[in-house]
Amino acid sequence: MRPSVGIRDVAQHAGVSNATVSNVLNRPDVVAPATRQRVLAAIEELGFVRNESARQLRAGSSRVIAYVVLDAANPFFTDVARGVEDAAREAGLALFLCNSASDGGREREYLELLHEQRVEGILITPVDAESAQIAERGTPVVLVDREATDGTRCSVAVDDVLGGELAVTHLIENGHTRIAMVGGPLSIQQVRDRRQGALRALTNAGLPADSLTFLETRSLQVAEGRGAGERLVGLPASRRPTAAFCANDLLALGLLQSMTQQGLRVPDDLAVVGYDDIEFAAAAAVPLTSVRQPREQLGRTAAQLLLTENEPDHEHRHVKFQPELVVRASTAIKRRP
Amino acid sequence: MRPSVGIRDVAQHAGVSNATVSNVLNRPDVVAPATRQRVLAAIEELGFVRNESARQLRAGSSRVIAYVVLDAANPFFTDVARGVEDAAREAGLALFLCNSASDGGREREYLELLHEQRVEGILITPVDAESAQIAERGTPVVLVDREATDGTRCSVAVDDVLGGELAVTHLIENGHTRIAMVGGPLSIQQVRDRRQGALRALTNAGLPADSLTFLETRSLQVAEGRGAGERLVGLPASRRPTAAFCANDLLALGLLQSMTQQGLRVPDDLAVVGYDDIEFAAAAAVPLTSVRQPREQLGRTAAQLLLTENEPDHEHRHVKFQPELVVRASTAIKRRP
DNA sequence: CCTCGATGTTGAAACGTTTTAAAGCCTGAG
DNA sequence: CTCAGGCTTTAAAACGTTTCAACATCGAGG
Repeated sequence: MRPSVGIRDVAQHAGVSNATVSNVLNRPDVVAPATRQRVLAAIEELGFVRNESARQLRAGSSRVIAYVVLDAANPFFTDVARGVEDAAREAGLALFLCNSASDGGREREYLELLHEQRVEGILITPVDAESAQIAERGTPVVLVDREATDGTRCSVAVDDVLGGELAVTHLIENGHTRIAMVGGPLSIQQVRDRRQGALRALTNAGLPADSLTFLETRSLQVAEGRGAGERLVGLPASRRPTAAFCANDLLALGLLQSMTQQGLRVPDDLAVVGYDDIEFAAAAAVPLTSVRQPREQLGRTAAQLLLTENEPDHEHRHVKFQPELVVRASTAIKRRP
Repeated sequence: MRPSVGIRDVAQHAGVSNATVSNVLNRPDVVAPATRQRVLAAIEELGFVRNESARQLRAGSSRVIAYVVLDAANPFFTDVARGVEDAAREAGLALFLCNSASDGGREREYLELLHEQRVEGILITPVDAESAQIAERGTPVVLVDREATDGTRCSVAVDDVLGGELAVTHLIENGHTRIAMVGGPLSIQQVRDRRQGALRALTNAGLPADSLTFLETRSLQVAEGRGAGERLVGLPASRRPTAAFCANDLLALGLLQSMTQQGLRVPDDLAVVGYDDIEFAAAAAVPLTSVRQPREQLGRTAAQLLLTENEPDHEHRHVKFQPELVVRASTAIKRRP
C-alpha cells in the first residue's frame, strides 16, 4: 500500500546522489539537463512524492497559510476567503480553510494545530473577544473583519458602527420610528458595533433610545432569523416595530421567510435591512436592502498584511474599510393605501 | 521572534530527558505525576509548541484529512463539508478545506500538496472526469457526490439521473411540454446525469427528445443563471419553453432574478425547478421547487468510508443515495386566467 | 539477602528531506 | 603541459520529534 519511496530510492534508481535529486526538486537550473531528465524519469517511474514534513522540518518554511473562518456556511465568509486565496496564490502560497463554526473550542483546537503545523501565517475571524486575544506563538496572526484592540497584531475590518448607522438612518428617513434590531449573541463584536451604530442613528435623529427593540439571537443563521420573526409578530401590535435591522443577511432572509409565512408583507408591514449584501440578498423573496462590505478586498488585504508580517521593520497596521448601503425593495417607502 | 523552543529545551528546563517530555505529550499516563507536572510547567513557561512536521516525520501519521471542494461559495458544498467535519471530529481528525473553484489546475495543485503533506485521507468532488482519475499515490481518496467508475476507490454519490427524472416528470405532470434545461459545462458529470434523467422523463411520458432545450452555461453560478434567463427570453415566443430545470439552485436563483427583472412571472410565465435544495431556495423571491440531496449525510458517509480505507480487508464501496423532490411555489400549477 | 516484576526514566537511533562546503571534471588560456 | 575557474555532483551534517531497548529504582516474596 505504502511503499514509501524516498528521495534516496530515486537517487539510486537514477544513479546519482540524493543531493542531486533534491536539487532537481528545488533548483532545477543548477543541475545539468541530462541528469535532470534522468532524475525526473526516475521520479515518474517510482511514483515518488516528496515528503513535505521532512522538507519543512529541514527547510523551516511551509508554503501554506490558513484562514479560520467563523461560519463556512455564510456566503460572506466564503467571499472573503476568495479574496484571501487570490492574494495567497499570487504569493505562491496555498490556503487551508478551517471552520470554527462559532465554537470557541474548535477555534482553539484549530489554532493549536496550525501553530504546530508551522503554517506561514493565520488569518482569523475570531469567535469572541477573548479568543481574539490568543497569544501569538511564533506564527503571525491577522484579524479579519474585527479590529485588533491592542497593537499586537494587524487587523482588517469594516466600520461596523457606521454600517449600523447607515442602515437605521435609512429606516428613519423612510419614516420609521419603532425599529427592531435582530442579532446576536452580543459576545460577537460586530453585533455590538452595529447596534451601537443603530443607536447613534437614533440619537442623530433625536429619537429616544427605546425606539430600538433589540431581539437577541443565539447565532447569525437563517433559522434564528425565522425565530426572531415569530417573536416579532408575537409582540402587541401597538408596540410592534415597523422596521427591522438585521445584523446579517442570513437573519434577514430568515426573518423575511417568517413574515411571508405568517401572512405579513415586506416592506408594507415590516421593512427589513440586512447586512453584508451577500449574493442571495438580491435574489430574495423581496430583494433585500443591505449594508455592503468590500468582502473580497477584505480578504485580499488581510492576506497581504499577513505577508508583510515577517519583514524586518514590520509595524502592525489596522486597515478599516467603509461600508455602503444598497437600497432595494425590502425598504421601499410605504404607499398610502 | 522565533526563539524556536524545542523538546530538548523543555527537557533541560524540567531536568528530565527529551524522551520523558515526549512521553508527557503522547502517553501522559506512563510518566509519574510529579514529573508530569514539572514538564507541563516547563512547557507552559517556555511557550513550547510541538513541531508537527517533526512529529509526523517520525510517527508517520498526520491527524488531518482534507476535502477538496468544487465551489466553496455554493452552500451545497459547505453543507456537505459540515457532515464531513462532524464525522472527522468524532474520529479525532481535523478537516482542512481546499477550494478548487472548478479549476482543474488548482485542484491538481491542492492534491499534490495534500499528498506531500501526507494527510490521512482526501475527500474530493472533482472538477471533471479526467481529474477524477487522479492516481492514488499512497493517500486514500474518496469521491464525493460523484460515482467512481472504476473500482479503484470508494465513492459517495446521489442518483443524479433519478433526480433529473423527478424534476422533469414533475414539470410534465404540471402540463409543460416545452422545457428548458439550464446547466453546464457538460464536462461536469452531474450535469450530464441530470440531463440524462430529464431525457428519460420525456421518454417515459412519450414526448419527443426535442421537447428539451438545453441551455449550456459556463459554470453553475448565479450569474450564469441570469445569463441563461436572458437567452431564454430572447427565444421566439412560439418556441420558448414554459418551464426550466436548472442543474443547481444557484442557476435557478439567477434565472429567477433575471425573469423578474425582465418582467416575466414565475411560475406563470416560466416554471422553475432547481437542484440541491439549499437553504436559500426556500427563501427565494419565489420559493423554489428543488431536488433535495442528503447533503450532510453525503459528507458524513464519505468521511466514514475514508476512515475504513486503511483497514486490512478494505474493499472499495460505492454508496448511492436517493434524491427527493421538494415542491414549492416556483412550479405551482398555472391558473386559468 | 537475593531475585523478580513493576514502574519510571533515558540514550541513541531513526524518520526523509535540505544545505553547505568541498571535491571532480572540463575547457581554454597561458 | 599546467592551471585557473566554471560547472556539476556529492558526502555528511543538520532539522525536532518518536520510539525502543535498556537501565535504574523499589517493594515484595522467597
